[in-house]
Amino acid sequence: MNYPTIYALADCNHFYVSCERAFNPSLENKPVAVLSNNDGCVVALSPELKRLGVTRGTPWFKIKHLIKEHDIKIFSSNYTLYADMSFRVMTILERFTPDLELYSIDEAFLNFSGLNEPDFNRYGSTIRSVVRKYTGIPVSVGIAPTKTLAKLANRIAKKNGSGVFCIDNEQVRRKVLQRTGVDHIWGIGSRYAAKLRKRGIDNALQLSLVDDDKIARDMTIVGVRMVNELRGIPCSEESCSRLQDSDDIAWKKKASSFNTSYRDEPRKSIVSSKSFGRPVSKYRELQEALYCYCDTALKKLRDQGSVAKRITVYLTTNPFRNEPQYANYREAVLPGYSAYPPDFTEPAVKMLKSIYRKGFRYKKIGVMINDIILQEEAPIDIFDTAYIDDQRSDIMDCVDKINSRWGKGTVHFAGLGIKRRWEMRRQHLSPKYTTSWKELLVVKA
DNA sequence: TCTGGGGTCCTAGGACCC
DNA sequence: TCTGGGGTCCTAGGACCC
Repeated sequence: MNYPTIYALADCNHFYVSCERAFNPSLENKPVAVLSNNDGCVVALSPELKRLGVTRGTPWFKIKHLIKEHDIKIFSSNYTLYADMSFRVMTILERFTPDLELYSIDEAFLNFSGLNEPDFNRYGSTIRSVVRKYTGIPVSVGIAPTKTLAKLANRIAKKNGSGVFCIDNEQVRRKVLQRTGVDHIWGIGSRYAAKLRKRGIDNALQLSLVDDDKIARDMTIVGVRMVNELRGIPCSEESCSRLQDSDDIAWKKKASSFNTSYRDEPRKSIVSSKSFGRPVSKYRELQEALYCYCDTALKKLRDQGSVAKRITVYLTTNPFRNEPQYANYREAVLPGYSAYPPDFTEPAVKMLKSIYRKGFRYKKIGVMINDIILQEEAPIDIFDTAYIDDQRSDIMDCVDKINSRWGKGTVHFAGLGIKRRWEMRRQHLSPKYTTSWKELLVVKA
């Protein structure tokens, strides 16, 4: 392969469905759907269900009538199971490259640049069969000189049935671009796609021939990077740094004029919110949920070793219902950086009280944590002890340790409540096969 | 007829992803 | 009865400062 950089994108096929199938073989060859939180809409579906004309995002009550007729199997999202299966898949992928970048729960980029491998098609097939053998999950592998092209290659790999596709020369690259409609390019959503089609740009090849200035005007620098990736010029940050040790001047020059950030850095904002399983009107229950979401968000904050200073609270009624609507939010800035729940819940409750209006049926409440920095970067404040130096962080270390040893929620702050009548609906949940002793798969002798 | 210019910080909003 | 949740990045425009 004659490119200075080479990436593979390994993407699990209909991942959530595959996780369910891995423990329940009777689901093979059947139409299967996995639903979003609250069993709201379809987020993952098997090819058999796709063939019935169902698409991702369809509200599930709209396909309910098909269930009996076609024997559709329905599952609520079982994130505990999916996260654990994801971990297993990623651990195996790590064997095939010194440089693995997790991109989402079901896909990862493998950097193959500089790898001494004569046959990438064969290498891709090996990856597929090893992952399948050890986890039961089918993956597709797309290989190309840039991440954006690897995405396109992956799409072809999924379609052509072999599960592997490699863009390894200019002729193939052009052919692929020509056959890819603009709405199937990574980074182009429905808005941009419509705009481009209006201008007579229908496929990726046409787009790759438009000059940078025009692209920049419509799609900002983000679009320019994406189009260059289509041309085979890598524009992601580590691709750029990798190019520095390469000799290819032309690529280096081009790539250095862009830079983007795909990385494993701490989050810059953390959101915790969920729709309620049923409408909630009572202030008391909203407050209980608020405490709970604060708790989740701050746990994430501590897990990444960060502290934060800003919290937003918002609530809203259900816009799909024909009834009085209300939505509002408030934001508070803390006196200092912290990761201690009471520092956040106190202003959060005040804000909730100020935006709460009686008489509405609320659908959703949420918190957002912003202004996040690493603990060690927190400025020293002469009027206030830093979170990291005082008892608050010791308390939280202790709480986090107990909960990770004895299970989530073993110790918690009093506001969380115990009734949880607002909790989400999950009527079709499968067992936590791999993470709970009580729910292990039982094999009959 | 004329109204300084440039830097920085903040926020809202628009686009995208899985 | 019933329409997900959690993220990212970029830009424009206003406020403020010197």
